[in-house]
Amino acid sequence: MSDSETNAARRSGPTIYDVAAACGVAPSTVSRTFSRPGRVNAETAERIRRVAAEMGYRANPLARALPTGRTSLLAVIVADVTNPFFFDILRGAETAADAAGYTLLVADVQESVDAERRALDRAIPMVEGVVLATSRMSDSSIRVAAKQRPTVVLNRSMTDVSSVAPDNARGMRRAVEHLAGLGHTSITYLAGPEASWADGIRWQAMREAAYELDLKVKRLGPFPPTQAGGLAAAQAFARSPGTAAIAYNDLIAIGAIRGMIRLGARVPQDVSVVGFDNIFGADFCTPALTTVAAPLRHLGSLAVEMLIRELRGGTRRSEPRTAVRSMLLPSRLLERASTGPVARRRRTWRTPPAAA
Amino acid sequence: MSDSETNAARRSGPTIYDVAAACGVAPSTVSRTFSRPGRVNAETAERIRRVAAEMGYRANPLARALPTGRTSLLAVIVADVTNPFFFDILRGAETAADAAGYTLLVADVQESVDAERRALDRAIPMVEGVVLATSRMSDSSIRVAAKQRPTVVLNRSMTDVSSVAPDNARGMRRAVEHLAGLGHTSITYLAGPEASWADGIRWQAMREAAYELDLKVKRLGPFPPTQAGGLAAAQAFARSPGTAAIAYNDLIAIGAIRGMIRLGARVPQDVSVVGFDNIFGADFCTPALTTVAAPLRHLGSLAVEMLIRELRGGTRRSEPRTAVRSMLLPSRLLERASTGPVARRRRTWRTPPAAA
DNA sequence: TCGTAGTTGGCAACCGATTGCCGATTTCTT
DNA sequence: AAGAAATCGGCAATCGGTTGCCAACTACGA
Repeated sequence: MSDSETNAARRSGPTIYDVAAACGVAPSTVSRTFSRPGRVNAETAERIRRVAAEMGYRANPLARALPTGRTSLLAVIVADVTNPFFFDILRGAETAADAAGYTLLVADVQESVDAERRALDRAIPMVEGVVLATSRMSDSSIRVAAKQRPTVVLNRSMTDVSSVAPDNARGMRRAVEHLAGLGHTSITYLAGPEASWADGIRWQAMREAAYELDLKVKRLGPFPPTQAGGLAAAQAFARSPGTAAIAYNDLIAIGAIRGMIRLGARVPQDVSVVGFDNIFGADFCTPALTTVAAPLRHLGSLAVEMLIRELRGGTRRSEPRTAVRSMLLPSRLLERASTGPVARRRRTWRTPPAAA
Repeated sequence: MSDSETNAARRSGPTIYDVAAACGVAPSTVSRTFSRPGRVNAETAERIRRVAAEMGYRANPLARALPTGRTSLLAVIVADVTNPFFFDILRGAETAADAAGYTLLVADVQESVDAERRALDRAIPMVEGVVLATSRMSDSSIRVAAKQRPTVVLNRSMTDVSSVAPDNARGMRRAVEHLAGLGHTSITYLAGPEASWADGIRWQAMREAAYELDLKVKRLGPFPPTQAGGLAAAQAFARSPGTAAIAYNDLIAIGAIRGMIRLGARVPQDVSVVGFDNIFGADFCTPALTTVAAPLRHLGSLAVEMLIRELRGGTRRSEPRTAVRSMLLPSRLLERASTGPVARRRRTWRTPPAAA
């Protein structure tokens, strides 16, 4: 008997037809009561609303979505959910989406372009819009996706797709100035993934800033944007040591510091290290990390808000379609304990393992 | 002109009707070609598949979902996306879901029972199943949800809903034994949220273990499961100091260590601290945290796998419905640098601020 | 009093798949 | 060779809302 437990019984409750019957009106009237208030006589609407509430009626979002396309779902594609960089971004996105009545569909693509495309293919038909957080895909692939659904890219700038990113160039300039002020004359960049747009921007900004301040620059990498990548970076760094390094991100910076310490260097006495993003943990690692802090939470919420604005704009057919907008959010330099004045005399490094 | 840019044009491509017309067959045949292979003649199916591929046909998941209820969506409700505890859980869940062709809908409820219920209400009609990760809701609320959709709770055990949790009791016992072995005779528990099921279990297991080993226990809290909560815990601890503390989780432990150091105590010389979960950062904070490591990734993937098994089981109406299963996954103690032998002489604490 | 405009509710056609049932055709029995 | 069984394609209903169009009714001005 107990089919109260079968999946069939799990199917949802009353429909507009049930409510309509109970009220003696047509289903369309019930529908309009909820989706087009004002179109229905106030008293009728009131009665319908009351009966609906009594019956526990809830509109079936799937049925609504089929003819209208309004699923109230947004996709957020993140490169790596275990990267703390995304935590606050997700939180911001969630908050903004929730406030607007949307739900997030989060896909983790594990730093893989292939998985990213698969996730997009799967998500796109179900969602109203897409946020691509730190996509590894090419600009043209992104454009293809953006043709299918309103899209906002995060942590990247594009001319023909809306975007939100921290002002990497300004942040990098601040970091370089900071190191120059401490007496460093040569800085090494510990690069992130080659496919990363932010990596390109940061490296370029670093060269420009260094040029203006008459500093020498060097580039090592690419390294995976992880602690393990940072460890590898430390070994590469030890092979051609310097007094200061700026890492693509905090994860690499933290890994690099641990690697350097393991190789016998002191931070910041022998080497100063600057990170990027101010992720969770950047304040309690040792030494606490000097880093360029991106407004992560704000980045996430802004991306979703822009997306929703575009969605709403697109509804009214008269308008030409909301213009592409690009926003750069200011980052600031957090000076903590991983940077210091350049040392008089350098420590000798232990011999690192040979290159792979 | 450029309506290639309007939202209308964004609506999806060819339907089974288009494919059917192009092949000279009925739509139902096209449908069956994909959803019930074998039901259609091999040659016909081949032709249809070819034409469909040429036209770029993709089944509309919403249209499929309406009659069948199969949305290929699973909801994961997490207490706080910015809590690193969930990162690896999410990663594990993502991986398992992806492998089974499901997509995750992630809702962050910011440690609020209210938000949790709202998120559930919103998500349930669209998803096939639900994973409740560290729910703050009451058992009875969870049962209500579980009536509507197959549900697996994570980090909690229930008799009538499937669950996956780390073996908190065993882990706690290991931690207590570890401290006892270092000579500590009294241990303080820094408690987490009162609504937390895990908190209750951990505290109870600690008392039992301490009783058997003849140690004294004390309990402080509750504290929010954050670094800030840990800071508060340190102040409370300083008012009635001891030599060892076990925190509800790593976040509290890390915050507590920082707070204790700020108050003039040395860790582990004056106080030993043990955390729970082995979250991101537990290895590179100072001192590196001794902690009970839960198999987070595995927890996440197992929860999703159990859920999917339940979904599949429920499909065949003949079967009675998959039995409720509860799994306890083993945790292990990671001995790092935040615990040490009990000190001969204790440092004096600076006076902490008065209690709030 | 008639005409016109403004309200308001209902009809019915969607949205795009899935699926029970039927009948035509082929294949297998005996 | 006749009947039974298996195969396969099509018809049409269905999931549960949304929405264009129409008709009935009201209200108002001329």
